Amino acid sequence: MEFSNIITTWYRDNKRDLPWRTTKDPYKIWLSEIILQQTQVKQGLPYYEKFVTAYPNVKALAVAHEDEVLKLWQGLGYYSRARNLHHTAKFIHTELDGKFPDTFKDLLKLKGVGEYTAAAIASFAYGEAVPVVDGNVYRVLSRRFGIDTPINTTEGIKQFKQKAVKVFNANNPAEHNQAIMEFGALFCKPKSPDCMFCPFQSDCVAFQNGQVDALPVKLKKMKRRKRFFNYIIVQNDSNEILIQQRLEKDIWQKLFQFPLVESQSSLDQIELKDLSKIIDVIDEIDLQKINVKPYKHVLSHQDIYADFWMLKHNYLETSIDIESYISVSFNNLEKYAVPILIDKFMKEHFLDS
DNA sequence: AAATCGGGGGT
DNA sequence: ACCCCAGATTT
Repeated sequence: MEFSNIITTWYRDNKRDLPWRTTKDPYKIWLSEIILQQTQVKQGLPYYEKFVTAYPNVKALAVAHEDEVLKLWQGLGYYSRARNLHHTAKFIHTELDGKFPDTFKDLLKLKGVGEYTAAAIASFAYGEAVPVVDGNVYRVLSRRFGIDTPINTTEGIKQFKQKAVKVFNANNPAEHNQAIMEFGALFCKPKSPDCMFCPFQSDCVAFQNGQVDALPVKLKKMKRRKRFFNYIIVQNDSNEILIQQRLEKDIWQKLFQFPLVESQSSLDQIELKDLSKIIDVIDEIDLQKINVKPYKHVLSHQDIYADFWMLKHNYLETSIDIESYISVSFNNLEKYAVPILIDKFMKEHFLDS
């Protein structure tokens, strides 16, 4: 109880004013938690506002079209979150008659809701006594109690969960959970935490042993692989271009893109002409690279080098396999959800102002 | 148990 | 260049 008292007292004096903290609507809390998965508050906040405005309740989200949901999500990343969000809204609307699950156990069954999110919704919306364990909690607990078990191992996950239960305050689940996360986010930060003014200073094992910067321990992650994307903007006489939706099991699933040729390295005009099966390129001189330097787009596990090519071609009069493509005008392209890489390219090359 | 899934920001 | 972020799902 001592731990919870200290951190809750700190929280009352230092908490941020965040919109999802002033409601007990499980829908809005759920929405905020999905948005905030692996996402900082600063980045997620405008998306939360957009979604609450567009979809004030679970029914509004349920009856929306997936493409529209993905468009609102554009730029936030981890797009399976948006697809699962929409799927779960439809499920609650149609299968549960619009009634939001109200226990940790039932929340856990929802697609896109894992242990953390179920605990967050259960405690914030319903006051259920379940502790949250997120990145902030790992950091605070590992330092305060000097736990050096790697947080991304089965043993570490089990151990930190036990400690989270031990320091939990079942009399005030919502505020305790908010407090420990807020303390980790604002005070016990990954880099240069405010140890000098920390209410736990005399009790903090990591601080007393000079190990603050070494905790929490996390096992190293994989190297990123390189990929080379060649996007072809196929433009006809009516100033329309071809796009397609990414349906394969890969990054950016269900987002839209220009016809794509992926290669093992950067391509020149001739090589791309030979590799391109999308359209019969009569003369490679009609195929011009638009960008000077390749765009480098960094994901957590891939480095993507992208070139954009312009191909003037009256594809409507040819026999290309057009069935997987959509023909759109430049103006209508902005209605489709695209990777931020493509959005940046469009803004730099095809939009004025 | 390890890999996959984005994008932005800090150091 | 490397790390982290109110993680979940698939392999």
